[in-house]
Amino acid sequence: MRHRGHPRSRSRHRIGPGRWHVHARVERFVEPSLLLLLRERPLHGYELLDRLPELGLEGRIDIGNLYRLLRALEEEGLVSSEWSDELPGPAKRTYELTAEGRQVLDTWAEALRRARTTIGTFLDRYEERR
Amino acid sequence: MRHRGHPRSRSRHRIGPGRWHVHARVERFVEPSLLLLLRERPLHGYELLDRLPELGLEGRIDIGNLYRLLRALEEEGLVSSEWSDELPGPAKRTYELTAEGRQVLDTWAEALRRARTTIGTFLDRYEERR
DNA sequence: TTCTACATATGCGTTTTACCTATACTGGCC
DNA sequence: GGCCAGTATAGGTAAAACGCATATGTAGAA
Repeated sequence: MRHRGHPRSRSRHRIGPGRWHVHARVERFVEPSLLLLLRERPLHGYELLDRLPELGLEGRIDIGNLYRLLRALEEEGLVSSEWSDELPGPAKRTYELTAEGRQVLDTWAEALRRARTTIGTFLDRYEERR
Repeated sequence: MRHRGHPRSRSRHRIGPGRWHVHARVERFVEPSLLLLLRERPLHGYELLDRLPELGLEGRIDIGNLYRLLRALEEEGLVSSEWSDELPGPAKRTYELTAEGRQVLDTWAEALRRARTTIGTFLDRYEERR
């Protein structure tokens, strides 16, 4: 039996008497972030991991899940990849955004604008009578 | 074996060749929404279901999960409830926000402000060079 | 009576994700 | 050469959140 950290909620856990940590995360936010980074230029997995914090994903990305997601995106045709043997260091798989991936990124941007509006509605009502 | 709808992702699914539906939902957004509604006045489950759309949750709330969540919130001490037998119709359980629930609502509001900023960062970078 | 709306509740399967482990190659150091 | 840290990719497992289905009961309308 392997040791694991004590189980806790991913989005809310008690940090003291009457104190809670809440993470208001957008579901699957890593996916549009990857598509956005790849729209700017092709990158490989480790580079993507380095650049994700620029978009607000701070210390929250698991490298294993990142590669899992990249493979899923490729299966769906949103990105394509090939091995880059010529570069120095270990073999890297370089990912590139496809036309379809570009379309999905646009869809994500619309969805994120709606999400921002929803959050705004909530916060307005919250401020209304605090 | 019961019939079930064909399995699909909750947050992204193909709706045609090259067309996708993406839902940029905030994780557990129903929870702060319930706390916010209950800050205004005590309500029972079905009333909460009716009012959730006001906050942007359109047709997305499952009544079963709503009751499950209310019981979880009560277990954690964020809301309290009692049966209202005096009212006409079926017995209703009326929920009320506790002091601790009020604190968690404040924590949620902070987290949602951060989430809005993160989305803003993404959208700014997206608009930058479309 | 049957049908619909109101009201609360549980069971189950899928998806997403955190945490952990495995594999392998590279380049620098001794 | 051998060792080791860093780079790079990959898979296993379990928990949490959620959608869908189902169950139970009241009350009024058709």
